[in-house]
Amino acid sequence: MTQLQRRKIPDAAIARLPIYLQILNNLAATNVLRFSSDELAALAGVNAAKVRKDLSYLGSYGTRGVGYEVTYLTHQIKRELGLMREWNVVVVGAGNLGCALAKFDGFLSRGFPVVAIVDNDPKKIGRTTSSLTVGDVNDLKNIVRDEKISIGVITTSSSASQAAADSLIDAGIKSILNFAPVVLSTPSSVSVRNVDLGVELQILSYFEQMRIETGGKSEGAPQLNTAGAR
Amino acid sequence: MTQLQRRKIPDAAIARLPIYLQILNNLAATNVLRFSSDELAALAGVNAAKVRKDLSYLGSYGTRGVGYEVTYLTHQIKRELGLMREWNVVVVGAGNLGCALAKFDGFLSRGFPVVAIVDNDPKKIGRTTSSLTVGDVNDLKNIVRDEKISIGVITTSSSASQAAADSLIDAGIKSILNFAPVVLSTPSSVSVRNVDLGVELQILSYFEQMRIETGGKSEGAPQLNTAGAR
DNA sequence: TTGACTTTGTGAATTAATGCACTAAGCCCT
DNA sequence: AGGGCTTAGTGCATTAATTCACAAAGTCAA
Repeated sequence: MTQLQRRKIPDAAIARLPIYLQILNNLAATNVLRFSSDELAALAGVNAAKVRKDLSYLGSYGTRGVGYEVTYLTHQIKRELGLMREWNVVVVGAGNLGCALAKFDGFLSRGFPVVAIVDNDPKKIGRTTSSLTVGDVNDLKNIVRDEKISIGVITTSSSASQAAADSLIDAGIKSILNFAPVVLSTPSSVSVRNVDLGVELQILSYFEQMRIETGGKSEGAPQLNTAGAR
Repeated sequence: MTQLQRRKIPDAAIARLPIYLQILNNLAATNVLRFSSDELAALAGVNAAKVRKDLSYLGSYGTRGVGYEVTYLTHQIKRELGLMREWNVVVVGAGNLGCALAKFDGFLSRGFPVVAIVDNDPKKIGRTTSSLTVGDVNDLKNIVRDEKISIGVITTSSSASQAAADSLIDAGIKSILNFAPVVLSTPSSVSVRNVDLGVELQILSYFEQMRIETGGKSEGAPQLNTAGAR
């Protein structure tokens, strides 16, 4: 069977598409209809050629001499990123961070409703937080099936994070967002994104230190993250 | 005056040093004294040559035929990243996320005590959350000076985030960790790291979508973030 | 219709990051 | 002392990402 060949988009470009998308949303909100690569580049803080190249991976959706249409390009980016539908999310770990994320608007508003939250602590199971009742991590398999969950968010302690990942994978989850400062061991078929707040602060610390050592003459830290490399 | 020339370490390597550091802490906790680049590479999920190259930017701190010493290398990485001291943090935005971060162990335990939290909402100012009283964002200048704050964390709404950044910069802050899904406009002397949870989920969504379109035959998402490029 | 102007899309050059493969150094055993 | 073994450090080839710079393709006004 001849599978429709999906364009191979570089990791670095994929990591920027959500940024562009977010800017396009803002433009739409202010009734802007069209924009040029120069304008988007300025708003995103990147080079205009990079914007054009990134967008060209999606197809040839601009008009020479004119620019790009906000609504049309928004649609194309969403299609490419798989954002034409919602993806249900389960939060594993009902601590401070987990509960805050379960309530967090930013998830739902971008199409990632948190439909379940689980923990392994009997004292937490059964509690209610923002219209969700904390479930048992051992029921994850059923919860994932019943709630049609695609993405797992790990907000457990470091020590529990690998077990949480194993449970998610066992339940069939293929996409994990991990907040625990641990390198998870997972099959290569599973996508893991790590958000380690300590790491981010330590990177800032490096540049802060650098400024002190060089008497403030050094540049600031780079601002954007790429999708990186495993 | 001849400034001591600080080694120029590639961004990608800097972003990995905190990961190595975290693994070294785990090794120390389990009484491991020494390790080889192969072992660290396996734990960090990267190539061994990359580990050696990354560590070589710090200096020549390994012993051929033997490996690296956990405590000594830990010290060197901390020195390089500016982690021989604590850096005080202020959280701007006392919403769900802001309050959760103010309580979050991970910050203090890695040497970034949250010593103040501020908001612009009179209804929130004066409230107490985890031994901190919410201050007024307009007092930021005094707070930053009095509390010797080096890093600002922005957890406001998108619409308030640029104003929050401006206040921080005006108060002399040079390092910002931004959780709002906005590209902040800042002088190049200021370091900004963005943590956009929506972006992370959207990247996962891309690979999830890809798996569906290719019938599950595609690889997972890359796991590590580089320091990226502005 | 034509010509000036704008802006995309992309080959090609450049720069950055990665990973291989080998040399240099040290340990340990006999 | 010497030979075998291990592992760091690094030059070099490769791959990925970025940026330049220009041709192609459109708009618009006269």
